Amino acid sequence: MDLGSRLKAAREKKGLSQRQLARLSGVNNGTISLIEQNKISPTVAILKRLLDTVSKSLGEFFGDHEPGQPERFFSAAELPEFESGEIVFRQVGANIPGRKLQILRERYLPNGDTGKTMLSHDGEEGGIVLAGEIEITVGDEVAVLSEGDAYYFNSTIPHRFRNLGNVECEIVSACTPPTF
Amino acid sequence: MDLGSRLKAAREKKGLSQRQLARLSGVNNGTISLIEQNKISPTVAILKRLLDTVSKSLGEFFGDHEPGQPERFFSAAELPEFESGEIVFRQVGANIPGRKLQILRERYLPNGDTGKTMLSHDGEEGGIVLAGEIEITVGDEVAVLSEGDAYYFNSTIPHRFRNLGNVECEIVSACTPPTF
DNA sequence: CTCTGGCTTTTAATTTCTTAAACACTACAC
DNA sequence: GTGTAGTGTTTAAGAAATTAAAAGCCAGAG
Repeated sequence: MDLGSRLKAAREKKGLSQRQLARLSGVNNGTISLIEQNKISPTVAILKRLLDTVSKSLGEFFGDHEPGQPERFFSAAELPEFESGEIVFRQVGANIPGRKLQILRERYLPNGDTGKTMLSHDGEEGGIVLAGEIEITVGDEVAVLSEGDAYYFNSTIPHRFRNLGNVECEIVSACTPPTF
Repeated sequence: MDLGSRLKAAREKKGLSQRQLARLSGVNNGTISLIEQNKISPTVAILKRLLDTVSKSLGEFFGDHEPGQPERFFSAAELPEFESGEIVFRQVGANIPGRKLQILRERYLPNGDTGKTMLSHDGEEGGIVLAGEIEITVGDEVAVLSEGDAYYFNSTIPHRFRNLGNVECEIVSACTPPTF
């Protein structure tokens, strides 16, 4: 997985030598050398001390590496349309492997409902209402949003979307990481 | 940093016991126990084997930062409107600390342009065109998208948005992590 | 009650990483 | 040439993580 080169890149980006990084982080310079050569696998504790002093989080450090090069444009017809009960949606970049973002254009028909059992999953999500009205329940909060309104919440909190009106409701939503 | 609880959560989410995870990953079950109790700091190599078998990347694992509890609804009037040249946009949840997602509703007036110097930053972004037409340049690819079309690309690749038409173009976009 | 089978935790032995110091190399000053 | 200061690499001793096996615990079956 070449963790060594990544650490080296991070270190050099900060303009530090192995010894300077060693002094600042309190980690031995020999250890840094061995890690950069992929001769040993550092402890998470050690790696954290190193990344702290080059001001990178573990998340960034490991997140950067799974880049893939998703890069694409999609015509409207290319966006596959899914249907689930009274909800119809199109997903952007559904087949991009390793993507971090899920973007949906959703249409809730009258009575469209994500279901009585609340949804709950890792990550965060948000969106904007483009037309119609939608009732959103998040935890113990309930709100009815209309055109132009927006929401943003932690997806681990149980949530539910319901179209109580008699006109279609359209939403563009995004969440990270993708749920499907 | 409570790496232990996070591993435990990931394991239980997969419905595995310590022993099952041990067998599948090839890591000793005692080690798993000690890690979950934060009694030792695992080697990155070991942690990777564990996360691989619960289908989590190191990036996701460390990226799932402190939960924070962003949870809010925003009325249309509450979304602050920014302006930058011929581009006007509203951001969802601009003031939520530590959020991972940036969602924008953007309006490009005729000649609206992100500028001659291409943009480039960490992360990924995508969006859907709601009205009008927009020219998007990503790396050496150029495309003109109309209503209903969409895009998704790695934000590290230099990119530019331009409204060449004479009608306003409206887009909802999302990117992770936020750029401002 | 007792046994079985599942779980997590703990212990001793082994392996591995981490440290400190020495090594080798380059560049610059005097 | 020689000394000094910088770089990254390598080595033996010590510290810490990993392993394998044993010890507890709890729930259910007989």
